[in-house]
Amino acid sequence: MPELPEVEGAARYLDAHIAGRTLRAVAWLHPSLQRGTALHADALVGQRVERVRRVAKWQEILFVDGAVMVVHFRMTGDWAVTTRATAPTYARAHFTFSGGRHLWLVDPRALSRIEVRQPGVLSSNVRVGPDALDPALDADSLRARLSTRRIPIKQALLDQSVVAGIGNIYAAEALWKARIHPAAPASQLSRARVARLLDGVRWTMGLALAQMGRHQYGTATDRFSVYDREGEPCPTCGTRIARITQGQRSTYFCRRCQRS
DNA sequence: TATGGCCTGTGG
DNA sequence: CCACAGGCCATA
Repeated sequence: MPELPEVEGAARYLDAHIAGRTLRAVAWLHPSLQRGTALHADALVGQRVERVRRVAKWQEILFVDGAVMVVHFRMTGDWAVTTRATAPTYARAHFTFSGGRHLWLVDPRALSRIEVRQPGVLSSNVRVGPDALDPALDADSLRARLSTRRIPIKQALLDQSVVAGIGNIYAAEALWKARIHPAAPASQLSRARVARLLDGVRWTMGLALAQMGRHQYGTATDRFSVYDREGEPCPTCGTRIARITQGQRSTYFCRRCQRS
C-alpha cells in the first residue's frame, strides 16, 4: 500500500530504531513468509545493522558485514517497534534486536515480501526505472521513457520500470495536479505536459514526504485531492470527481480539469 | 500488453 | 453476498 513517501518514512523510522543494533533472533509468523526466506535469515543473527535505506518501494536493511535484508510492503505492510515481545495484531515477522527492541512486520493481507542477500549475491533482479524524486530525471528523459509505452499514462506511471515509487494514489494525484486525463496515451504526451506531470509527481510526493515526519499513513484521507473522492467536488472547479477502472485499479479524476 | 493470483479485511 | 483495497509477479 505504501508508495514512495510512506516507504521513505518507514525506512527512516526503521533506521532510527535499529541502526547500530545487533539482530538477536528472527521468527516468521505467517506461511507466506516462510517460503524461501527463512533459511537465509538465520545467517543474519548476530550481525549489526549499518543503516536502512529506501530503493524505489523497497527497504534495504544493510548489515555491517555487507548482508542485506530487503523488504517490500506491497499493499498493507508496516513496521511496529516495541520494547515487549508481545505480537501486535497482524504481526507476520518478528525480529529481536539488542537493547530489547522488538521489530514487527505488521501486514493484515500478508502480501509483504522479505529477501535476504549475502554479500556479492545479487537477488533476482527487478527492473526499476529512475526514482521519481531523482533530480537527474527531467521532462525529456521521462518523455523518452514514456514514448514506447502503448498504454494510458496512468498505467505507465504505475509501471515501476518506467519511474520508480509512484503508486495508485499519487498517480491520480499527480495527474490531477498536472491537469492530464488518466487515459491519455503515454507515448503521445507533449513535452510541456510531461514537464507538468513531473512537477505534479514531485509536488504531490514532496507534500506527502513533508507530512511523513513521523511514519504514519492511512488515516487522513483529506490529504488527497481526488483519490477516493468519487462524487465529491473537485477542489479546483467543483465538478464531481469521477472514478474509472484502468488495469483493474480505480482511477479518480476531474473530467473538467483533466483533458486528453 | 492484459490477466489471474497472492492474502485478508472492510464496507456497501 | 459482492466489490474493492496505496503492489507486484507469473503467465498467456
